[in-house]
Amino acid sequence: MPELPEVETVRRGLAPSLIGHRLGAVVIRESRLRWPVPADLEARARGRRILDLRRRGKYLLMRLDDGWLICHLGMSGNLRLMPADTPLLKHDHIDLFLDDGQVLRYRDPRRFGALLWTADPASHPLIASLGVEPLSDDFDGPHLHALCRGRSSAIKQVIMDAHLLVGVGNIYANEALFHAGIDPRAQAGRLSRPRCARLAAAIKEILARAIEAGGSTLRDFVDGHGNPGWFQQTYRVYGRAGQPCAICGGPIHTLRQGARTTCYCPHCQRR
DNA sequence: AGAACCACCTGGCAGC
DNA sequence: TGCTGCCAGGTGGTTC
Repeated sequence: MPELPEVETVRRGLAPSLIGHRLGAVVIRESRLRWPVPADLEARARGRRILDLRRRGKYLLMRLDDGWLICHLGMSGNLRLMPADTPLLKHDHIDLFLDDGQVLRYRDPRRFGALLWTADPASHPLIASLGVEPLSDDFDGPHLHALCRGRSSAIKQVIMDAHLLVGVGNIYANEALFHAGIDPRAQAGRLSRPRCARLAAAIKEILARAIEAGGSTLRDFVDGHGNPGWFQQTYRVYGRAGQPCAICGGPIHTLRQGARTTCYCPHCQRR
């Protein structure tokens, strides 16, 4: 489900309802996520006040008055606030009860997500190794050009590498490359500065627009209150194989890069 | 160091 | 209807 805009949408939706409340009981029905949910999660979290809800890349960071919860939604996870007596559905793995009769419920059919505790995210290996935030002022054309320099891999692989640049998954990588007119197979190290500037701008714009639209991605995406996003209706290449390009009218092509599908317009996107 | 692959899971869908 | 095979939003780990 989630790329950066979806995670940010969840964060914005949940933050006002969570901040200031205390956590109560923690029920772990299934601890086998990407990494085992720590057995002492309840001992760490119960009674703690929620001070903030932040995002770093695609990770949600819940700051408590002692320590932090780290949450990743993987490919199929969602985190929703609901009345504490809401009946359970299949794959509802973890409940974090609040002091106001609500429960923050983690559901993740594929179990690629994570829920962890740390004393300090800045020194946690998963967080410390993350690359630049694409919506920050630190990220711009020159920065992207520097990231690409010396790399022989395809530009799409580079912008999807979370150790270099966070938050750009398959969907937004495809869309950003289309908007920048760059072939996804182009060798990263050979991209000119102006093209890097265009790509950095496209990444920022697409992510920002997707957040404004309330997150998006797939048909099953819902925010922290169960509402769907709508940005998917604006995709130009993702999921449009064989359909006409919005610019030139030629068919959208697909290919495999790494283990994922790339969608692009061979006429409008150049190496 | 960098690049190419694999692994982890379930659900949905196309095709037979 | 029901089976099989394939595909899917992420990312750490292994291998070369």
